[in-house]
Amino acid sequence: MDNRGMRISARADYAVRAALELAAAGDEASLKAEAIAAAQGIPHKFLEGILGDLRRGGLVVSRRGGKGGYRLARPADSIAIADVIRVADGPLVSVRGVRPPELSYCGPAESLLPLWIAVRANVRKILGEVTLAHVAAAKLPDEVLSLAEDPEAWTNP
Amino acid sequence: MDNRGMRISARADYAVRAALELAAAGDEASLKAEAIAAAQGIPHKFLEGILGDLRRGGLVVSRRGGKGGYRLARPADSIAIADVIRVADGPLVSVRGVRPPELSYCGPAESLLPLWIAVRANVRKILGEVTLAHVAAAKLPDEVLSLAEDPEAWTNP
DNA sequence: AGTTTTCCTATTGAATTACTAGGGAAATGT
DNA sequence: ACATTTCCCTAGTAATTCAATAGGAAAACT
Repeated sequence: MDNRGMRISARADYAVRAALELAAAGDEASLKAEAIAAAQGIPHKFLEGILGDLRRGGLVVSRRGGKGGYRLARPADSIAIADVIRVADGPLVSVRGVRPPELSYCGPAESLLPLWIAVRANVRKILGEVTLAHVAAAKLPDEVLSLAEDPEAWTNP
Repeated sequence: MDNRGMRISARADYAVRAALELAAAGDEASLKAEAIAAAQGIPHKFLEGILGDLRRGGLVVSRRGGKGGYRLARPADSIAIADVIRVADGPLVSVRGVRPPELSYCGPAESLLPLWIAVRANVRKILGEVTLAHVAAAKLPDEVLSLAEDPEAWTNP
């Protein structure tokens, strides 16, 4: 009965961290999967699969061979954290496996739908606005920073 | 590669809906598990387990026998949706199975921690403020309602 | 040719999820 | 006292997902 709720999977976390390494490397340089795995402590073969998703999602381009590796397909300030999570891990928020708009509630639960929608909108507002460039440069938008600066935000429940 | 991200489990959804039925029934009346299950279309035996969690979490009180059933342990306007989810389903937000404050990142991913904290703070702000009474009466706080009223919040991604 | 590195498919073990089954314990009605 | 109702508890299970591994084929470079 622990550790559920709204959770971000290892896959999503790894994907974002890998993308951040690429962002930090610049738009020119390309990094090898092995180097990213070592830098972030991510299992190498697992990461390869994730990088494949990022490539198929158009966020990353790759090259094989000796001078190969991965680099971002677009400037780091044009890729939101939400983009990375969606490509690697599916919809940002879902309830019972489906996305909020597909739900239907009855009786006193009817207003649950707009509530989930509001939660999703709020999550989107943050993760859709913060880019790889923001995080890699450790310069989060003031709006986000002020949320994280509240000491209460760091307490358990 | 679909349907992950940040998700609310069937368990959490069922728990909230059950609590809403209790809230709608008033502080006096008590409802039987079977009645709640029927009203909300929740598998009866599964719901019994969830109601047990709510009871152990102090949100609900129960009585057995002919006139038995469940009712809220406190007024509906003093129980937040977040309370119900935490009791039935664990921490509101977790990353890779652990709660944000226990994470540690390095290199260009360092600012990921304050980001997750900000996301969590934002989710808390909504789910910690909206009560069973709000939802059961279909009167969400203006702040939340305005988020849900934006047509963009209802579009897919 | 030979090395490097991405790319693809398949498999695995463990955990989680969403249930189901069966019966015991307490309260109530007759 | 007895039967009925309803909660309560333990256990089990089938399906899925999660996180990771294995092995090699395809492409790029030296």
